[in-house]
Amino acid sequence: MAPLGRPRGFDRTVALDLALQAFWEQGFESTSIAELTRRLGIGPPSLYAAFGDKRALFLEVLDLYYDRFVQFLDQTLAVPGARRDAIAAVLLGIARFYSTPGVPRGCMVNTVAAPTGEPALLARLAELRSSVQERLRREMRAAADAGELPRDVEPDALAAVLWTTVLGMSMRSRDGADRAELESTARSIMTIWPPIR
Amino acid sequence: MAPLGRPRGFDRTVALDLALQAFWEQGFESTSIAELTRRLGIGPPSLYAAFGDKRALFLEVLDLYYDRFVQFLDQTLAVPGARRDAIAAVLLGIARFYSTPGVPRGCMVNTVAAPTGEPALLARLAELRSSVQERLRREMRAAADAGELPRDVEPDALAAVLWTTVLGMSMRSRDGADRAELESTARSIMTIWPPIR
DNA sequence: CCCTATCTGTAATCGTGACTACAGAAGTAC
DNA sequence: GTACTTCTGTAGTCACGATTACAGATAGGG
Repeated sequence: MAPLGRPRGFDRTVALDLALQAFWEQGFESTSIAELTRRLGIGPPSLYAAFGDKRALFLEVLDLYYDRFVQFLDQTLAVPGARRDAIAAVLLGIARFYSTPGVPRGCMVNTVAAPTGEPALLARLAELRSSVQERLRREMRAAADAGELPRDVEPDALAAVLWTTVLGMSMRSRDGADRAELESTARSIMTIWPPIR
Repeated sequence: MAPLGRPRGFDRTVALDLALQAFWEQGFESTSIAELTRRLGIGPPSLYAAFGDKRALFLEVLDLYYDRFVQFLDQTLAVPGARRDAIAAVLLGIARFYSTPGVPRGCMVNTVAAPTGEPALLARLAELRSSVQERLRREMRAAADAGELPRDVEPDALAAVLWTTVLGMSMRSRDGADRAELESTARSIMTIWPPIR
């Protein structure tokens, strides 16, 4: 049951992924509609018809990016075993994610928008960051409740350290830090949370 | 011995500081010439005559910002006593710097430019970051040479952790982290470098 | 007081980038 | 095949932002 009218001449999902790549590499403001139409191989009217305006496209791209990140987080945290090992795997996984050849450097959510500009975008970006940070806090509180944290380690403070590390690794990745360096930092940070026993 | 011609009607130093404030708050791209002339209280021709173009003004602002940061670093590291205490003071000082009321949040050098755009500016920003990172590495190596590091702490890895923390605190500050949270993170990180003896 | 040099305010200019009008193309329903 | 609906390519429109032309203002040197 194809919808009425001339069918779209491109794959919307593929196009969204190409837009993700473009925004991730160049940021929101620096990625022009012309650049997008060039990369997606479509004309401006097609882009506007399929995604709305530039802001809407960006927000949709952002959701795609975030969903993938959360999926990684879910999978990594769901591995059975000590919670400490899962968190170490998250940090190492992020270190590797930030240093994957062929993928833009650093986390898109941290680096794509100027400090001022489109308030709706900044709000959404802040919301996504806040959500991950909150997730880390919940994990650390759960770990504390389960007696998996040393007595002198505050769960909220540890969560803040982990989040700070994620943000910092993202920036270092953008400045060209290689995989080994980032992995080293991830491991060093985990010494703050010594294994119990 | 005033130079020939009509004298400039504003204080160049004050104007530069106002421009610093503007760029720091809004970033390079989002700060328009109109915004600058409004804040500095001068017309476009005066701005162009005094500073060159927008890029040149930004680069000069950047130098001003960086010089002040290095001055803070020099002073804090020069305090006599254990190197570990000086580094702790640096982290705490940065945590406080990033959460000072009336001052834009976060580090200007990390947040003002889009991932793509003016290559000259990006290069300069990366250069300044690299310079601070290098400074931390030198300090940690000196600490290692002086026997102030535990045997199982690699100086370069520790420097990387410190730098990651600075970058991460800057981002968290932009997202509204308060002074107590940042100070807490600074203190937590220092547990990676336990006092010797 | 007149000349020269430099600054200042207003009002262009000029390019760029988001967005859209319009004419044609390509499907479905009958 | 005809009517209807939705896409696509070209070529605008429109606003905004960096930069500058130009006329007037203000200083020093004679």
